[in-house]
Amino acid sequence: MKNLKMKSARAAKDLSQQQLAEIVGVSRQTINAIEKGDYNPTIKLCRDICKALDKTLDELFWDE
Amino acid sequence: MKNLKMKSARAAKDLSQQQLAEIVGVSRQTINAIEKGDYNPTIKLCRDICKALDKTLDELFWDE
DNA sequence: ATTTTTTGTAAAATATACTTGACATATTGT
DNA sequence: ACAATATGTCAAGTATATTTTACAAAAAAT
Repeated sequence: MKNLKMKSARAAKDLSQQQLAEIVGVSRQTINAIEKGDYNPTIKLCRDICKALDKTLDELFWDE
Repeated sequence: MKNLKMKSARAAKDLSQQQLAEIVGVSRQTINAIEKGDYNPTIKLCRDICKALDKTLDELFWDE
């Protein structure tokens, strides 16, 4: 399932997938795949993304 | 850094590393390594551990 | 309309999460 | 003291996260 919370948090910061990728130090495709949802990233990357977007793990990666 | 929050949440449920490993479907060594801290598990595994221990991602895997 | 940027997607290579098996030490129970 | 269970750790293998290169389509900007 798509990660729309992440997509919207990124939009709120006015960052492209490319820019976010550079900030957290991964490739653009990795960011794209995570937002697309068919992916299982590591917790470290999730944490880095959260920090870049000023969100917590629960806000971006917890459903329920 | 050791994940003491996870270790104590597991203790609160009176589960051994072995038992938790079986519940979430990974090896005992993986659980041990995560608690030891020198490890970077996937978000899916973190979520499964949280659910098994009735905690959220922020409670077990977010520092700061 | 046409550049420019952003996003979606794919295949092959590399890095690393996770497994299996095994052994040692610590802890708990009797 | 002894037996059983729990934890710590290592090395070699397998599965998969992530990279790189590349191309096409969508959206935004001029």
